[in-house]
Amino acid sequence: MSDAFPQDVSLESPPIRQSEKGRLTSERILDAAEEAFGENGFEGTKLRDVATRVGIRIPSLYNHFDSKEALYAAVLERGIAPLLRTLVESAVDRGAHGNPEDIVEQTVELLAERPALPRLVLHETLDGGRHLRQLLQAWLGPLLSQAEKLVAEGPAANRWDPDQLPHLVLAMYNIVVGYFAMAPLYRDLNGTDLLSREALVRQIDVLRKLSALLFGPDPR
Amino acid sequence: MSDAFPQDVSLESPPIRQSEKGRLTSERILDAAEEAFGENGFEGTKLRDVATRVGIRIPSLYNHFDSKEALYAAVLERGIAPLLRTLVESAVDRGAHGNPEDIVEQTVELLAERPALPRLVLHETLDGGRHLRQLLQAWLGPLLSQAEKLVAEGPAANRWDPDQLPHLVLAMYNIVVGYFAMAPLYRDLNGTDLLSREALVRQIDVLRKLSALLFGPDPR
Amino acid sequence: MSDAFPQDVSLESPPIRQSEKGRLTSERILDAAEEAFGENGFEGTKLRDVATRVGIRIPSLYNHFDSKEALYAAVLERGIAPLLRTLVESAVDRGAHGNPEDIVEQTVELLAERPALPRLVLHETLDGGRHLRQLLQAWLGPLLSQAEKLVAEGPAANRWDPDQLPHLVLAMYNIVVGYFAMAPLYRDLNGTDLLSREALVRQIDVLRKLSALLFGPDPR
Amino acid sequence: MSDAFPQDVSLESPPIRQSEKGRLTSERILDAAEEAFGENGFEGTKLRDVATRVGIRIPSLYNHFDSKEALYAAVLERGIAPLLRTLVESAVDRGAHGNPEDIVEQTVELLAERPALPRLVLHETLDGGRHLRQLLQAWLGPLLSQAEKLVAEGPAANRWDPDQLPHLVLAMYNIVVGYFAMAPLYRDLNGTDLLSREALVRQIDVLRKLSALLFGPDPR
DNA sequence: GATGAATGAGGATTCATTCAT
DNA sequence: AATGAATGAATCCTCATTCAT
Repeated sequence: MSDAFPQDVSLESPPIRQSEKGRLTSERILDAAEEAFGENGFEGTKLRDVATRVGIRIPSLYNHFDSKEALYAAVLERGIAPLLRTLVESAVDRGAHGNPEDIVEQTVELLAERPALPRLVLHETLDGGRHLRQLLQAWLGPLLSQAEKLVAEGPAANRWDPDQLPHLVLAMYNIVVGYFAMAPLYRDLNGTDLLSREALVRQIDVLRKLSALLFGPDPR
Repeated sequence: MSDAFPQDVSLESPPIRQSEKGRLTSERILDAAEEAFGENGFEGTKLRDVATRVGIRIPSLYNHFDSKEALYAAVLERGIAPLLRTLVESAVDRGAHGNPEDIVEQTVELLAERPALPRLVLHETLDGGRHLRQLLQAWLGPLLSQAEKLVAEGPAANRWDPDQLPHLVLAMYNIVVGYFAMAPLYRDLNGTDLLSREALVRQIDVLRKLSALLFGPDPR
Repeated sequence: MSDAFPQDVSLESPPIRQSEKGRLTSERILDAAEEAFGENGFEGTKLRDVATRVGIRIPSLYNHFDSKEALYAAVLERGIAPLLRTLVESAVDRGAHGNPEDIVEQTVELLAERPALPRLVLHETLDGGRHLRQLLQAWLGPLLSQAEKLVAEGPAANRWDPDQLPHLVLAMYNIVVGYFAMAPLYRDLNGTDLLSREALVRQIDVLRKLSALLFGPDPR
Repeated sequence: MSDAFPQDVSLESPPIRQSEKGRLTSERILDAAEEAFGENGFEGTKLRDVATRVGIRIPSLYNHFDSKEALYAAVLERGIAPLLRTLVESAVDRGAHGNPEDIVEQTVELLAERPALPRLVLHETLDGGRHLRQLLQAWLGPLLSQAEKLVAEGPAANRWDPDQLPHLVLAMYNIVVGYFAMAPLYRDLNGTDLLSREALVRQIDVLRKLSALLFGPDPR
């Protein structure tokens, strides 16, 4: 149970898998599960669905993962941890001279490669983050404080109240993550594919402009 | 099944319930269901949970609603339709001279009164909007075209490409809705209650500033 | 889980059931379960078996008992508790002047009416008494100490070492319980039905003689 | 299935195992299985448990035994057959001048060396002796008739009705076997280890006394 | 001889739903 | 209007067994 989600989140490289063939099946399961969990969340995802996507039977899943929870944890770990690692490094390392716009763009590019992840994160968020809490704590903390520093030392320092910074960070977070969450429905309603290259470029452009407006030098 | 979600969405007032006592129970069920669905989504919500919140047994729910789907539809109908109605009216009626900032503020105030609703909407969004499609279609269309008009005729016309307008609307949408979606987790991680009056005021303030930056007259 | 086996074992009368019809089904389930658990133990008993004996479907069991464990606990409680109550009362109340032979006979008569019970107890004993522990503790303690007193104050005091008393009690226990445990197999191997009236009378007779030999006045 | 338990039970020495290394593994498997089956019975024992005790993986068991049934049969064969052989020989060979007390003592000593066996037998008894039937038939028959003879020709002849003899044998059987069955639970409830040397000596002592009382010369 | 992977069969349990009361 | 009882369908999971390596 609780073992599936260890207290200390490893932001290090994922462990090496056993045999080549075993690695492949595990990997395929993780891929399928990432998709499924991304689409339907934890509760909404049925192992039957995952197994079908992989092309195996349900019990075979248990040769690779101890439980649905453990599978979910593995998906989160594999998907989110590297993402967070990248972001945190990017944010922390580049420090105050890092360009907020670049971080946002980088994030969008990362998420665009695996759009199931932001949906997964949003599902988790709505579910109270039972499984993601530690990942988020390791993430939000640095990000928020970094954002504070960025703005406090940046050219927009005088434009925002320190109390408002968390709201700004949340806003950017929600814009970025929500964009991917909306994509399938949007396409369904509208015919427009938000995940197309052009749409992504446009989104990045908007985000750049937004970042500039929010955090850039006062245009006046 | 499909009957529960008729093609034409009534944006009119909800129908009056049967007897006085029945109406009350129905209302209490709707309240409980709104909470439950908001917290756990459609799949994640169990009728047992709803019944428990109401203080009745599961089969009694069926004296008021034909099915879980119908209950869900009723919750959406009761919760979202008035919201959309207000927004659409507000956006359309006030027309080009309507202030975008006011619409945003109004929306936040409306959602703050029933924070389960935005979570509900987000759940639906992630689930592919199976039940919300018509509502959203009736909503997004007017909103988007109205937003186009607003910007095209507004002072920020030269600042945004028409292609970027949907992205901007999505962005605002995600900021507003995501804020409420994050609230419980945020409180859990952080201790800060995003639904407190002060936080809401701050959020509205940030949104006003944002609207001004995005849509207001060029500050240069 | 743990709730199914509360710490304090009520040796009091069983609670009154709800409706008459509900009582009947619950009772029939308990009867079927007592049989099944008696025949196959906890692990070996399948809910399908119980449900079939009752003539209902498996999920219906859950309208009456929360889980297999809870059902098992209820069977033990209903079956063993009254038995223990009777025995303990009998042993304690009649005190030192109580006749050991009478207690043994009474026990056999009680068990003969519901031969699944001793088998149940033996199953539990072999399984480590996970569920019976409290019952046994409440039982063995008084019985052993009472037995000590009986013998210490009785005419056979000089015949047995105090250290040997627990062995004697165990022996009597095993004779009584084992007799019923063996019955089905014995019949199968031998054609003799140990549960027939004649056999039971003979067994009681043997037990009386045995008691006399063990605890009675020195025949020399 | 049925093949695993041939009709004619070989009371002869167990067959020699294949290779030296294989023999060792087989033996270790049998040891582990004897323990496991003794603790949990046939149904309650999982191959995973056996494999874990041996330190191998489940499929490896199948290099040594064709099925769980076959493994169980082998355990019974290896454990019970020699025991029965010894007992039967002892009972039959020594004939009427054999001392009943010695047989009982010998049995206790044999069982004390591998206390899993009596538990195994009891499990089998409760399960209807599906696998043990032939062994028991080969055993109980001689034992019973021998017992008859012993008593009929012995000094207690006038003390027992011939009809009561099976009850006496059963009683002795249940005392002896039940003692071991109770041991783990007793230790758990009581702290006293019935398998300690002292306890065993005491038990043998009690059994001797009992035998004397039951079958010995009339003390009057 | 050992084992990773796969799986059919089956087990306990949950859940939405129905129905008689 | 409320509910105890019943249930088909589906879920997660376990287990003995097989097979290729």
